[in-house]
Amino acid sequence: MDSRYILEKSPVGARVGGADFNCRAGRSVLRDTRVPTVEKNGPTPAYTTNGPVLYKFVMDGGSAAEVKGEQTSSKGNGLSPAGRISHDMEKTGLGDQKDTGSTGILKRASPTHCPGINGQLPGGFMHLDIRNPGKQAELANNFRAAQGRNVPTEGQPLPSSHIPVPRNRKPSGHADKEVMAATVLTSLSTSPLVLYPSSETTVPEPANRAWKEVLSASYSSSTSGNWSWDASDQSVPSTPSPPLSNDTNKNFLLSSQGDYVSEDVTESTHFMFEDPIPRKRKNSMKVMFKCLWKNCEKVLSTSSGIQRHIRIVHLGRNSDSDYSDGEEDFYYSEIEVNVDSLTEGLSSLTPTSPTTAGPPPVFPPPLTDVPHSEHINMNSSQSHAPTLLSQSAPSTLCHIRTDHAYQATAPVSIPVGPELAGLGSGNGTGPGIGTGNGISVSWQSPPVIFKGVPGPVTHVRTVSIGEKRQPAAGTHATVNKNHALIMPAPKSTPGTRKPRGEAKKCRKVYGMEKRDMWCTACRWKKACQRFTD
DNA sequence: GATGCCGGGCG
DNA sequence: CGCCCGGCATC
Repeated sequence: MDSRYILEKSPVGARVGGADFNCRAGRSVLRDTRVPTVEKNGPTPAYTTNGPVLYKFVMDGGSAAEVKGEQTSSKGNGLSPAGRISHDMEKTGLGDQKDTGSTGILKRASPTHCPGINGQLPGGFMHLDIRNPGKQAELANNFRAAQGRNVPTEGQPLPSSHIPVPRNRKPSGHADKEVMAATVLTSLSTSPLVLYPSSETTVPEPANRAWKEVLSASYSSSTSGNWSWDASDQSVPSTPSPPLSNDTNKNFLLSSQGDYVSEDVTESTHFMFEDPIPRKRKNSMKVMFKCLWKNCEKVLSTSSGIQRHIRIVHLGRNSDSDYSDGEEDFYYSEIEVNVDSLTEGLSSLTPTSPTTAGPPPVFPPPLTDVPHSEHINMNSSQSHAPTLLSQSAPSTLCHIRTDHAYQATAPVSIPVGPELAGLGSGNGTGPGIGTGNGISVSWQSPPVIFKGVPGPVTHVRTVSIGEKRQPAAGTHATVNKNHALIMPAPKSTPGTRKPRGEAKKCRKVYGMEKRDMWCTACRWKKACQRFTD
């Protein structure tokens, strides 16, 4: 237990690319935890997730002790074991850390800060250092100081969870403030920005902004593409969380911090092993943020963006102010779009459609966007405004459709008409292939193929009596193919071999000697194209 | 067996 | 897709 203690979330696998990890963790946290939050009373962290939090206590020797803390179990200080540890750390280990400039480690055990090797590499904090090399300790201190009032020394925020809070918003206990705090924290938690707020006191505004930008930039670059929205979305509780009581507020910071830790852990489990995206949305769930402001349907991919939008456009706040009171949170919701599902859904339509009339109906739905939105998976459990999906989504759909133009044709053309009207006979497309209702009609769109085919499958052959070899060759093939697709029909070929034509063929005419004079078909032992019957 | 073609394989 | 050929049905 000497000098070096590092808080590490063991589950995370600790090595996970910092930024990435964080982002995710943060996001899900907010979303998922929000609800649970309510359950917890006061002291408990506003946002907590269930599940054990596993901390790995890494010591100099490299030996590590794991401390398991149930976030739920977190008591007054809300940090239980972690808290203690951090405390110790501060006492003993802090100095060490400072030297390396990695004090940050103590802040939220978030992997982000986790140095490559059990936090022993100062490099792990690079971003922190870069921005505010010497400040970290200071920040931490500030933070502590700020909280001191509410937090028992012992309860000092986990070093890991130190999330500086801007002065201007002291834990006054206003609901909105809290919300804001939550938002900020979450957003911050995901990124190195964590330090930022506290630094605010010392750092001139401009500088701050610059930081942010830099950070964001670095972030995006360092993390997977998802990051942009992932990170931010966390901060976007679609539904404003119920204001915490003042009492709770007291611990808000702490608790939230604790939460974050736990959250991180939780998340970490998901993201361990560098899984870039949470499993459930493994395939491409895209989170978008939609402005709920009346008549405003702005949809942005990042929470920060939407917040800014709301702040500036709707709230008329100064865009310069980095901090909002969190009010924006109430005006936008997070919507999750499953790109894959969209795609798949559409694509799936095509295949099925031929046989089933089902799919087409889906499209007809009158209201342009509405239907599309339905496809979208509003993941946010919160029953937010059933906001229409952003236009983007619909567009996507459209796009997809176009891609599958060949299939899409039918649906598109099949305006609501038939269905709604309940008109049976295929409209126009094909000589109703016996399809009873409009639905099927739509699918006939590829009628061309069906056209002569309607009747007996086998008949193809039959018809061919007078079969013109030549055309047949071309048409023939196509027809058959289509048949195959559409009808499992009995193979006409076997029984229905085309009778031998009366006319003499190339072979007979030219004889084997002049084979080169044969038509190609004959040469290839195909139906003679020259002397058709 | 000669013919006519289909189905398939190959490059 | 062009070229061939195996193989089958028909004559």
